[in-house]
Amino acid sequence: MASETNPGGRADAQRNRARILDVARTELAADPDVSLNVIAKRAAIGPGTLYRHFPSREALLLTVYQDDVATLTASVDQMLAEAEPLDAFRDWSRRLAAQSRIKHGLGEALTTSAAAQELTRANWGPVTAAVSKFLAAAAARGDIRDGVDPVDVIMLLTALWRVPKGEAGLEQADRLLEMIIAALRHAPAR
Amino acid sequence: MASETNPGGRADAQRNRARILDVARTELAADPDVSLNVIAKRAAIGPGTLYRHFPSREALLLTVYQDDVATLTASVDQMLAEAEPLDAFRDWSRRLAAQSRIKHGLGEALTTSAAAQELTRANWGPVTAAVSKFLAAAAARGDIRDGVDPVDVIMLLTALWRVPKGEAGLEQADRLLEMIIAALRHAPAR
DNA sequence: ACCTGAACACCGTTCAAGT
DNA sequence: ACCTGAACACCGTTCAAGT
Repeated sequence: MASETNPGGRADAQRNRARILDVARTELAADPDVSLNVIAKRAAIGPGTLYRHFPSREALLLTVYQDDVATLTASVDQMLAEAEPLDAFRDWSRRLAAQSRIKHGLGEALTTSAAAQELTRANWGPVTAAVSKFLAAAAARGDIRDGVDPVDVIMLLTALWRVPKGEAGLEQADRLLEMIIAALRHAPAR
Repeated sequence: MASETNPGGRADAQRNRARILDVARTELAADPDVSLNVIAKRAAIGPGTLYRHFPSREALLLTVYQDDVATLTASVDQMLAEAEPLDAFRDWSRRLAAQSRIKHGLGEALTTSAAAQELTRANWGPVTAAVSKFLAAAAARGDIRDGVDPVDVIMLLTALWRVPKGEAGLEQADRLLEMIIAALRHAPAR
């Protein structure tokens, strides 16, 4: 009953895991394509150790990303308390996009990975829950229609961080967001 | 004034280029992640030759894909002649999605690549033109609003081929398509 | 002018050997 | 129980040498 997070871990293992995540975070920010071997080297551990903790690149990416996702999803209630549902949703979506745009490789990992689909699901869980809250709040006020699938919304939102970099890209992202909201407002005709 | 496509090419160079594309097409269909070296080997040429013709993986992917894109974009007018604009658009979008879902790696190349952004533009050109035709035809009948940016629509359409495989994925893709069309119908409120 | 293919630095991944 | 780090097969890419 000594440490913090997971009960199973022992001694230096926990320290290593923490260091890997720490190094990976900064290293991935600098270059989304850093090799795992380089991360291991910078973390001053053997490659085998990295693989013991994270069996695949995606596993590592998702774990690194999870903290950021957690921070973002934790802010939902407060955002809903401080602004109208749709405005809060706009704000939140832009932040999600900004985050995913940077970690870039992550956006791919989340949708692409066939094998990591389960891991992905675990990671999408909180995001789905967050989107659900916005949708419910907006629907309760009659701002949007009922019965929108939050996963559908997330799928559409992924377009926001595939936009080209720069000013024009951000403008396009805003247009896309408004189009998505329009789709939330109006039920499909067919 | 002997051969067909590009005037610059000479002798075996053209044959090699054709063979690379041929092999790449089938090989990529079998495994989207085949290495360039393997493609070169299967095509019975040295890796250097492949690099001479296609300086990057993306360049090769885009060229391979271009034929399929061309076939699809060429069908637009006929489709518009045979069905109502929005139905034609639905049909066409599903085909585009099906194609991109298979070549998978391509969808990424089209959006992700920082360096190949220009190549990408050249490849998106026909697609953008195709979407423009559908939008114009639908707007002319009052089925959708005016002034929709076709590139925006393409961005949203990319969600269609990031859907999970299988029956459920196809259903979601259809839902997404209808949501996108709803966004074409109704102008954003804000 | 184009092609070949050996070679380079590096990748992900494994696994015996250590502690 | 966990870590190390050499080793393997392979990757993308280059470039001297050939024709």
